[in-house]
Amino acid sequence: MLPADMLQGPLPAQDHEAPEQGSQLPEAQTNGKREQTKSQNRAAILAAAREVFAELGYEAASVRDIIRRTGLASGTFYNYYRSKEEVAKAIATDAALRLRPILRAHREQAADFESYLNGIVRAYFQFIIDDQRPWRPGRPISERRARVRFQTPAHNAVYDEVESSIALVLRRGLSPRVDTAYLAAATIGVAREIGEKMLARDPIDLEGAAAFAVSLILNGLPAVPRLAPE
Amino acid sequence: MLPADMLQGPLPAQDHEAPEQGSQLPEAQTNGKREQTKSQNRAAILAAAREVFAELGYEAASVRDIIRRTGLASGTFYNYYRSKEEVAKAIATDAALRLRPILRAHREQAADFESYLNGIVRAYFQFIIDDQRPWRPGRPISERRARVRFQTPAHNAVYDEVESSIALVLRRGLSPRVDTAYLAAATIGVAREIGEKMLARDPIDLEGAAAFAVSLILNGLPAVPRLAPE
Amino acid sequence: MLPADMLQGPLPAQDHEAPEQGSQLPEAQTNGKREQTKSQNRAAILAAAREVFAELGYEAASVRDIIRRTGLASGTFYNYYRSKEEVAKAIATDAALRLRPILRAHREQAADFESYLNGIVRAYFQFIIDDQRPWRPGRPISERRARVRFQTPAHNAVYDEVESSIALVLRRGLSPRVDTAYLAAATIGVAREIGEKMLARDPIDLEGAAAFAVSLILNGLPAVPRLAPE
Amino acid sequence: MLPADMLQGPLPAQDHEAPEQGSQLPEAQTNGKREQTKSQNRAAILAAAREVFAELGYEAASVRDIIRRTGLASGTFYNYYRSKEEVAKAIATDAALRLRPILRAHREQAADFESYLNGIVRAYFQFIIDDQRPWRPGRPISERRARVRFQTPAHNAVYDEVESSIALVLRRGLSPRVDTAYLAAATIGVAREIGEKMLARDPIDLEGAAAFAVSLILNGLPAVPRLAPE
DNA sequence: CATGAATGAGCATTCATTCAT
DNA sequence: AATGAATGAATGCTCATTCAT
Repeated sequence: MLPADMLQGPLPAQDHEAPEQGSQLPEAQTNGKREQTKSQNRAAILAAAREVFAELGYEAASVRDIIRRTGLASGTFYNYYRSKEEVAKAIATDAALRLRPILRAHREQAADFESYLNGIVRAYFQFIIDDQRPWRPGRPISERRARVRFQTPAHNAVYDEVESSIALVLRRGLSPRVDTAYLAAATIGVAREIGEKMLARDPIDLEGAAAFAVSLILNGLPAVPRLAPE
Repeated sequence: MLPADMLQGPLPAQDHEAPEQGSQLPEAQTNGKREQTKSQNRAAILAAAREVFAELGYEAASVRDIIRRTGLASGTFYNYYRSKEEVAKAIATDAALRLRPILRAHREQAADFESYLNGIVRAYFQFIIDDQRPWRPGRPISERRARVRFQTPAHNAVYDEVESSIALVLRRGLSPRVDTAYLAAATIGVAREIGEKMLARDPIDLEGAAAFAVSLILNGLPAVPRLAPE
Repeated sequence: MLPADMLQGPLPAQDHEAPEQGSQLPEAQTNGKREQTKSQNRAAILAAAREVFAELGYEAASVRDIIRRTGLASGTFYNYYRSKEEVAKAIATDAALRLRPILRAHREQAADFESYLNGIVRAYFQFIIDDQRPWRPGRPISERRARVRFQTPAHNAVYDEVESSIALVLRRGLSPRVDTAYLAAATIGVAREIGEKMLARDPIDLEGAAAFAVSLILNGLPAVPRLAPE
Repeated sequence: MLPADMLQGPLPAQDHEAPEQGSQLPEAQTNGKREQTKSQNRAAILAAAREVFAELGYEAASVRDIIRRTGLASGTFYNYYRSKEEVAKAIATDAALRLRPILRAHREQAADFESYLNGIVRAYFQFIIDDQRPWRPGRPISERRARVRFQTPAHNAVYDEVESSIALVLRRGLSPRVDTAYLAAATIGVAREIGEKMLARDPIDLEGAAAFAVSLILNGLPAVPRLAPE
């Protein structure tokens, strides 16, 4: 399993060398070719890592696997990240960062808890659907051969993000005297498990899964959508 | 990740050498000292494996780690299990076997779905509490590694067992036209996540956690127990 | 390759425990059941070893392989032989002992070098044909699956035996001022290589192979048998 | 035993990493220090392997043995060869490559079978004499293990090479209706055995050995050179 | 004597990481 | 900054051999 605290606290600088304080200089704006290759490399590593984690699972993946897929020299990897864990952290951070504004929007716009819940569950489901897809754009879909693993760094990060968003809302007073930690946990548990089942079905029915999850949490078993009689 | 189908079908013999076909006889009493140390060793390996899996996670754990904690010679391990996976299977099988009769009893005795759900959620929580405890008795609790990994083989086995028990009950007709796969998933998701939170609290309150989980599933957010006003 | 000096000097006692000097006693004659099992075990080990060497090759074969095929306990092996090498030596010795009287007969009876050469080449060919066959008598021929290895301990022993028989005859004066070491070497080289080719053909034609080998040695290329025109 | 087909088909690239497709250029001169140590390492591994195979025999030799003698780190070996078998193949290939043109020259130039046979037998003998010498120059001869193993990868390769050269010539029509497979086998058998004896003598007399072998094959026992009367 | 579990040295191989180029 | 060969610790596993039963 991923170190669960992978995404704690404020977002760290990506580089472990001081991130070039001097890049305020005009040269930084001209993006010398050097600069460009640097971010290309970084992106390549992240992309490769995402794929490898998805295909092999975080634990089974080796730095070598990532490097191999990258095409870079092995030493180059270490100019960007110190270890597998650090790449994972970067991926997680990135995913969290992309999701965060969406969640915040839901928090702020939602009129009631119900619509808020609907919003974030859908956002979460959408995210894991996307995470599932091969990242390298030029890949034919059919190549999605080897069963992709669940629980990638990105997935976990998103999961955590959603959990804390829920907790935040709950704590903001929608639910007096409810054990918000438990409620957030339960909500995210429902989302995770139903999300996983959703991914396994073909075709993927985000709508149905979200409806089920939300109504269960809000009103329990009796409220859950019934299947149409055949 | 653990091979998810680790606990399929009938229970396999533990030994990978033919397990004395003719030993139907109550010969077990004749156990010489040999037989005795054999089961001691087997137990030691299992115990060590449980610990190691709990501390390092299944994937990160190595056979060598298990052996080291065992104190046995490296070759000895392979007299009992062929691989890490095989030990894990044994642990999972064992956990499932211990839980199974309890779950079956609940299924058969429960008057209604509510009491059934109560029964199994409690059983599950009890199990993970036990699984949590360090097996080597003399260990101080504080020594638990910073982030204990969940998802040990035992944990997963129990999880699966509960899930299929729920599915079984649901399919038996209590809930017409409900998507039982989703419902089972949601239930187990709630149990897993709340269970995890429960373990993190001190003191551990099985009762409260179970009440929360069950009432949420049965009647949703409004039904959930309120905290006492301070 | 086999230690080439596996069959040097006089034949050693097979057991590495003093071979029961006291077995002159009448008890030895009654062949107590103990005594019988002992030779059965020894025979079983030798048979198993012969098979294993033939199938896996001497180097690749492990003591474990031999034991496994024997059905005995691993410790038992060491009551009879100290190592793989020692079993091989025993097999080689046995083969040499069985061949030796045949060779001696040829040496003594042969009127001229030609008939002598004929005799021993045939004896050698016969031997490697037999060595090729599975030893366990109850085995169906078709089971001769996995390609059997050449150069078993028995084979090597026989080879050496033939070589020294040739050298002996040569030294006895049939060939004045010939480099007998070279001649013996050449003869045995011809026999070994043609023997190997012979075994590879189907059906095995001992007669033809022997005729070719002998006439080449005696009179060289021009004398060799011609193939029939089609 | 060595995989007999170790030297089949066209010569494979030595490296198992793609061997710089574009390096048709005389770029070899640009060899940086890197390239240089690379080939030094490769040479060191091959040299060590040759020694180890000669001393221990191919089967008994372990990759570790080779590495140890090399002085390199264990991982380094695998930068060059994937396995013991692959080093052996490289050695065999190398030997065959060096011998092949010589044999071809003999085949093409020889006026008659006699001179051809003379040529290749000498070439073969010369080769095994060279192969015999310890490669690390500073080694005392006496250090050769009691029983030097023949059948090193190089030796076998040369052996095969000669055998097929003979077969080629024979098939080209010099000998009508002769069983060329048998004849080639016999020739090579003579060469191998006499060659071995030759190496054991001190001083080594290539000339005498070759004369003996060739005349035996061509005209049989009566034609063989007589020893000078003392 | 037979048994077979325990032992630990040994082996092939992989991997993260360093560092000279 | 990029490279990629070198490194050696670590891993999974096998094997010959011993020894208590």
